[in-house]
Amino acid sequence: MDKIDFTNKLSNEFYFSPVKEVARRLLGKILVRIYNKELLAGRIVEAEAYGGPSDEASHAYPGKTKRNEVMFKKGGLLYVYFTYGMHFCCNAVTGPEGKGEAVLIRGIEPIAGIGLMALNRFGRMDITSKEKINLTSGPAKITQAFGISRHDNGTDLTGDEIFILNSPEIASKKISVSKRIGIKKSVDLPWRFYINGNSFVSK
DNA sequence: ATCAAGATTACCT
DNA sequence: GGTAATCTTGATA
Repeated sequence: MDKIDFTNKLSNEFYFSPVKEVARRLLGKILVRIYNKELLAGRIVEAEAYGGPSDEASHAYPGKTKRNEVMFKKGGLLYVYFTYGMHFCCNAVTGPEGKGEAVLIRGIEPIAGIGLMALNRFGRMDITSKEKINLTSGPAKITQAFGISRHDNGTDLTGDEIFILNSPEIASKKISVSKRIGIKKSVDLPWRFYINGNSFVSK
């Protein structure tokens, strides 16, 4: 494991590329959260691009609403949504204000604060290796492990509470592209990106 | 006011 | 493989 450079936060500029490009480039980057003054961190290994109102599968499809308004703000904000009556999922908003694009973070490999993540997920800090894989291998698992909920919707990712650290780009031969998961419209678009063979890619 | 669907997960056979 | 859990949202009236 490479040493983490906490001074190397992604700047606002990073989030202003086209949403698919940001989704691909987020692979390997480090999501960090300061939670009750404790450090939680993990490497992003799976992400999906969601477009603006022209993408039928996107929350932005109906246009700007109270639920999705953060998607329509400037890139570099955190969009958190509630779904299925019990789960939260988190996204990085991309593009200029009004575009409505975001990247759903679907898989993370834990780096720091694993005990606290386990406490958030399973209510105890001691876990088996099998349970460790289950900590953050899915979008709603990530928010539970990181303690992210509706209160974090709209958080600035260039701030000091929840942010993403830069990391060397992942070689394209180590990245796979596929259809997005769990959607019923525009199902064939290849807008999901993940690191080949990583255990924390969602199943 | 009412209703159907949902960018999921855990647990069952 | 299948499905219950659980509640907010956006659409329609």
